[in-house]
Amino acid sequence: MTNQEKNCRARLHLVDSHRQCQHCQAEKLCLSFGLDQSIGAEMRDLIQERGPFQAGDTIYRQSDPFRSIYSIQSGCVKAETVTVDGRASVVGFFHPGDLAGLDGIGSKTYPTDLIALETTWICEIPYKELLDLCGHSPKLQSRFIERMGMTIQQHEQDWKVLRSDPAEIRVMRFLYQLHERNRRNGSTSPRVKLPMAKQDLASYLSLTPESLSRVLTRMQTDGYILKESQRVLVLQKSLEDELGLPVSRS
Amino acid sequence: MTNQEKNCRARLHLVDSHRQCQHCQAEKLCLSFGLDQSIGAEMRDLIQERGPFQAGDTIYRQSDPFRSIYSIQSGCVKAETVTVDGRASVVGFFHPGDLAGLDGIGSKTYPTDLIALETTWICEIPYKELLDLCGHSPKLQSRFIERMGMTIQQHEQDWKVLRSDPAEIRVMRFLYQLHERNRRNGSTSPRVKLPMAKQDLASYLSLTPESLSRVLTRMQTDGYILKESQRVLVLQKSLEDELGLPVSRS
DNA sequence: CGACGGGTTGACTGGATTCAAGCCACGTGG
DNA sequence: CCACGTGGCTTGAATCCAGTCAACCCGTCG
Repeated sequence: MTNQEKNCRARLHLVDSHRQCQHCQAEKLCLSFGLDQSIGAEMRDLIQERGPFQAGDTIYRQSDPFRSIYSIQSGCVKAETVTVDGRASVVGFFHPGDLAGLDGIGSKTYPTDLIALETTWICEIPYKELLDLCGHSPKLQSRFIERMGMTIQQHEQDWKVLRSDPAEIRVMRFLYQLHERNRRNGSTSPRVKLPMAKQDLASYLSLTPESLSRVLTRMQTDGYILKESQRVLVLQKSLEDELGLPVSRS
Repeated sequence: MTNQEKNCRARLHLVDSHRQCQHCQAEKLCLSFGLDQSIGAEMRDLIQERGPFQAGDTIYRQSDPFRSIYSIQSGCVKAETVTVDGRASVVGFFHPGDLAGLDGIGSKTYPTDLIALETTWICEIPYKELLDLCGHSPKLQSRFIERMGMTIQQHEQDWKVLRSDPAEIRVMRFLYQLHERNRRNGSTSPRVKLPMAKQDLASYLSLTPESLSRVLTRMQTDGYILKESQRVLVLQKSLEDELGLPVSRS
């Protein structure tokens, strides 16, 4: 199996961890950013830089034993689970600076697959050792726990939104968040590049690919966006107004 | 305002924290269960037992400053947020042994209201002090972080389910989980008591009250349940088969 | 008593799914 | 080079599930 081989290669590809994070677009979001000298050094020893993963490569699999959490340096990954009836269902996307694998804490195994969507570098952080270090660094401890708390809150938010809002609003909100992330990273372009396939996005938004497609064309005819290419959209209007008030199309 | 007064009374009602948790139905689920002597004692000093809250009493409000997390001793509470357009939306229910308020970690304020659904006793655990203690007890630290990880995983699961499944399956799954919780607590009865109002449950399942009502009557005519009273359902068939495979009504 | 809020029921509507066909870019092999 | 197949995506028509709006029931409380 070509795919399996590729995954194997990806898994075995380890990079010297002392390369000083030169692939990292997310240094300031790193758990170890700005720690005391000694703890910071221990942290850097702990972390395993891994990559590059290519689109489709598996970082870990559902029911693999849980050992590490992963910090995204560059690229983009998706987390998905396989439901009883065999359909895959995307439960999250992770961008540079995000921590993936937190949902494995408290279980013996990961509850999702983690799969790269494009060329991706990540930091593997062994969980047990991280906990040890947290015990010796209140700063690291509180930072880590806060990240988990923010994740919980984020889930709650997303959930609340996803529930009652119509398809178009869900898509708009997703694009808006992606665009906001770009802005925070210094971009000024109205272009939004979708790192994931449309079907992944549809699954994430709990839409069928057909519905997503229809929504995007409708948004184009309504002048909200312009489909520049398969993976790139250009925002034509600020979406904030639409999203601030829920569905009021006054 | 009658309601406000009631809330005030509830807020101010403090109980001596050394009463040895005699209201607690959840000792074994407690963060401090089975800790070393000294840490356990510090933990007990830290915890503020509070109650009784009555149905409708507020434990904390959205945008109150975040200071503590709350462990449910007995009773049941809901967490809800108010959306921009003023509708309330229930994002979770908490039962004895559950930790509420975790979504406030990482923010300055709570993102939800926490409201009692019936007579409820809780333990207030100041967050800063808990972190301190975690720094001195690896056991407590890992236990706390594991609870957060389980919360994240739970959210992911619920979310995945809630998204694509039809109303009837969502309701079945909810009843099943409630019943499972009862079984784990030693109950053998097929009766399931709903601690929350139907509209809260509907909101949580992202249904309208009308749809929930229809689903429940349909489930009764199909022989799955029997509506014994407003708040009590009797399970007639095991729901596992229906939930294992998704919608196959063979 | 009458007002009220929670809950149920009914008829209708609409948005998203389903099923089916078609399009387009891509790679493969003749 | 072109025919062909494939996978991701789009488009169209029919269906269905849940939402909406309205009426009604019922227990509670002033």
